[in-house]
Amino acid sequence: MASLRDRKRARTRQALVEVAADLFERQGYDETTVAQIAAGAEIGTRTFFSYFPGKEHLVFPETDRRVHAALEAIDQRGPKDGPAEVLLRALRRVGDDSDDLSERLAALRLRLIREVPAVQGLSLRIQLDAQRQIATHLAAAFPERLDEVRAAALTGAFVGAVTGALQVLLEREESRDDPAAVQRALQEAVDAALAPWFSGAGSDRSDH
Amino acid sequence: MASLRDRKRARTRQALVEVAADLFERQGYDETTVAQIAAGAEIGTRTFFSYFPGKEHLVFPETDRRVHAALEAIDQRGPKDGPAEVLLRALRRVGDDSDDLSERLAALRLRLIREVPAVQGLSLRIQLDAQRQIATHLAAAFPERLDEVRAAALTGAFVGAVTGALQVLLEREESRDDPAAVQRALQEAVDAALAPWFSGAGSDRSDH
DNA sequence: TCGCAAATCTGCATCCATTGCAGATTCGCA
DNA sequence: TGCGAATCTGCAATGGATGCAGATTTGCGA
Repeated sequence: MASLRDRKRARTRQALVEVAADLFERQGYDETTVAQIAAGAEIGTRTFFSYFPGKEHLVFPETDRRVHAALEAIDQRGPKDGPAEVLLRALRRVGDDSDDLSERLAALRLRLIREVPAVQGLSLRIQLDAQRQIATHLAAAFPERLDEVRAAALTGAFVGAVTGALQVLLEREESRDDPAAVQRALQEAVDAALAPWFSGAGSDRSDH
Repeated sequence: MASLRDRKRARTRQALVEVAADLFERQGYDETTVAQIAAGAEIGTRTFFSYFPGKEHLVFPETDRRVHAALEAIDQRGPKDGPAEVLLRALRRVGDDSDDLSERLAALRLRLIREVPAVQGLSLRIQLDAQRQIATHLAAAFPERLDEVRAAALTGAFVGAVTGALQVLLEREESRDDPAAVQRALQEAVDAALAPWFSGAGSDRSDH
């Protein structure tokens, strides 16, 4: 399957992401031009746009993988799990998934989402799309208990809780140092917000 | 307070929004240039950017008003209301609010949010910002029961439920004709999603 | 191995949004 | 009436994005 052509393309794509990350860190997002990034990966400026639809997309390579992980988590539900339990487990999967580069990009990504409007916008659009996919999958997994709209509402509520809490947590400078603390506080706040669902005591803590 | 200068500025701003709406409807968003819009409102292209930070913003004039309505709703809570009840009432306020132009722009806005990435991105950014403001206000209203993070998680959950349901509802063509039906379905789905909170039967139906 | 067709890559020209700058214009108020 | 501040504008430049047409490269069957 992986022809020379495909491998080369993948390599170039990867190079683009890495070069961009370097430049964004060193010079800042707005100060880095697409031409520079393309040059760094040794391709023409015009060619860049056949790899990514736009500059912002460099910050979110491989979004699909995370969504797939969530969808799979839904499929692997236990016979006693309800939609809420399944959904929660699926969302945990999204938080995990750390690559070599992802790891390095994670911090940069968070900063750019905060500082660059275009990046934040894309981030939210990707999230909304993922949300819809998960909702659809969830509805399919519980045909008797959820229609598409209710599944979307439920998914939106859970994702919204996480996002909302995260937004506040990540704007605190203290949290910049201690990811573990953020993780803890997040878990706590989300648990509290979703408590009415899981009245039967808090569940496991295997997040992120 | 309203000096001639201010009034003139407001009038021009309004004109820009109206002209833009016309052009967006007639020619489409991408096919309409800022220069055209500016010309239509009889100002120089350069001047446009002193009224709006960018083209997309024309689709969301007066966002503040809606948020203020929500914040006020929080302040007017009854002594027996908990955070969830207050939040729900506040969110209803956001759905209301229909101006002369807003009414006309509403349909266009929904379409552009679906079709133009930049507009969708801005829409989500505005929503997230509103969400944070509401969360902060909510936390302040219930100092004993909510810290900022939990308030954000709770707000995110509620807003997320509405947004999620709406996303699915609005992509159905049938709904294009019958707003009342959408309203009903939305209410139902959100009620279902948030049921664990309001276990004591569904409340009133005065939305939108 | 050879050679063609498809997939890619590029440079070029162009459009358009956005911004800094500097010189008018206009308005608010003493 | 007259000055200082707020506005408005044109001009030029930057940079992202796209259509186009002519190379280049790769995959694969003859």
